[in-house]
Order: sequence, then structure tokens, then C-alpha cells
Amino acid sequence: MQDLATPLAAWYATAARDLPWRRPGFGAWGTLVSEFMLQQTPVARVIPHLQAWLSRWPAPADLAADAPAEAVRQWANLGYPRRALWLHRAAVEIRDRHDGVVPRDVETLLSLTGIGDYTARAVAVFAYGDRHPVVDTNTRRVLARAVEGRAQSGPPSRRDLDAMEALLPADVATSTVVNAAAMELGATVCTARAPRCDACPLASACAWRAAGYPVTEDRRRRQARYEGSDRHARGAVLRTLRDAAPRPVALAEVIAQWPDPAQRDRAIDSLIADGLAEASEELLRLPR
DNA sequence: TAAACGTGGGA
DNA sequence: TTCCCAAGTTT
Repeated sequence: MQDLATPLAAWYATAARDLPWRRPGFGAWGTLVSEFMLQQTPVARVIPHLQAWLSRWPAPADLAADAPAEAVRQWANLGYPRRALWLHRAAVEIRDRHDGVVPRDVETLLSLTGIGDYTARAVAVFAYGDRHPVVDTNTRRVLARAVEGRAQSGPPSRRDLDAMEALLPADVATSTVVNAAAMELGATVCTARAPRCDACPLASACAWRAAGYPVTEDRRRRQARYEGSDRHARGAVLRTLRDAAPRPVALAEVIAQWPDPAQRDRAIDSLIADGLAEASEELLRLPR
């Protein structure tokens, strides 16, 4: 395989965006919070919320000392509010089991709530400077095109980690840059819809380009329609709780909120099952 | 492995 | 208007 790491690192030195979590001394907690927020939410939407979150809770123990409801409320409209709950739980775990210090070890990070293969390695690599393969959706697309010669990546797999590992240089500091560079390239140049191959540092090495940009099999499933979905109902109910917090909301008020009674009940039940809501008497509220 | 899980912006 | 896409994780 050609050396992709060298051109990737060189390109990153000149093209990297100035993002908050890339500032020197941003800290492991800041990195961890940013990675939670960036799970499926675009960078531009995350930035203002990240600043507010870290101002309010500068360390894991600060968040752990507050109620989960406050985390869900501060999460606002970032989407997938379970992440707020998970981040709060992770903060409690960090306080109780790790002396309030964000772990450095990947296995330990993986044991925390809401942290999976991507986030664990992102923290170990970007916050602590260790050498591990970090693979997100951007990196998977870059690898699919440059290495495999495909138009888009297949379903996520543990093999993605091996593919990235094979590309990393031995030098620890450089490996960190290459991880970031692969993500950055996928985010800004090797994009899903309209890749800018004319500006790509890997153009001369890219297998997809060399093959003439073939249309390859796309096994991805279409995202379900959101309008009128169960997710939409959940979102509407939770928004009501969020907007009212810390005041609980009368069940009757929630019921008036969504027209389909069966769907509304499913939403309420599933929110309770997920720990995002609590019912008491005829009231519904965020978790305490 | 696949389905579930929010929300908003751009094409 | 509709569809696609977004630094994933959990069950």
C-alpha cells in the first residue's frame, strides 16, 4: 500500500480548521464533552453548546454533583438527548471510580457509559497523545475511497480499526496528527456528496480516483422519515419537559401535546424506560 | 447485525 | 418538498 500518512500529515499542517478542542491545553474533560456532543451532531452546532457546558461544569465532578435533569436541560436541542444522560453518568463514574480524572486507558474509557470504540480512542489520542487508530465516519469514507477504491464506506466494522492501524506511522506524535488528518480530510475535502478531489492531498494515491470514480454498491439503508415518527413524538414530549424544567409538567399538558394517543404513550413510556423522564402522581419531569 | 435514537441545514 | 447527511452507542 502507498504511504498515505506522509501527505496526510503535511496537508493537515496547512489545512486544519481552528476548532476549540484543538487548542493547546483544552483538557481531557473538554475533549470528552466535545466527543459526546459530536456523536452525530455537526461541528457548527456543537461549538456554542460546548463552551456553555464547560463554563458551567469545568470538571467531571462539577457535572456529577448536579442532577441528570440539568444535563438534559443544558443539552438543549443538540439531539439524541440520551447522550446528555450518558455524559452525566460517565461523569459520576469518573468521580466515583477514577478520582475525578478522565481515564487515559482505552479499555477503561470503554467501560464508561456512552463511550464506544470511537470516543474511547479519540480521548486517548487527542487528549492524551497516545497511539491508537481513531475511526469515525469521515475516516471510514477516506479509507473506502483512497484504499479500497469504493465510492462510499460499507457498514462500520472492527476491521476499520485494523485498516487505520495499518496506515499509522510508528512515531506517536505523528500518528496523532494522521488520525486527525484523516478525519479532517473526510470532513472538508473527501466529503460524502461532492468530494473536492482537485484539492485532495491523496489524489495521486487514491484508488477510487485511479479506477475512474466507479459507482460502487451502496448498502446503506435510507434514514427513516422523521416527521410523524416515534422519534418525533419523543422529541416533542422531551422538549416540553425541558422547557418547563425544573417545574414538572402535568400529564394532561403532555397529552395535549401530541395528537396520536398510542404514539404519545409509547413516547412517554420509552422516555421513562431510558431514564430521560420520571413519572410521579399525574406529573412528568426530567430525571432527578 | 440491525434497528432505534433528534435535530437542523444544505442541495 | 424531500432527501441526505452529520467526530456513534446501545440493545
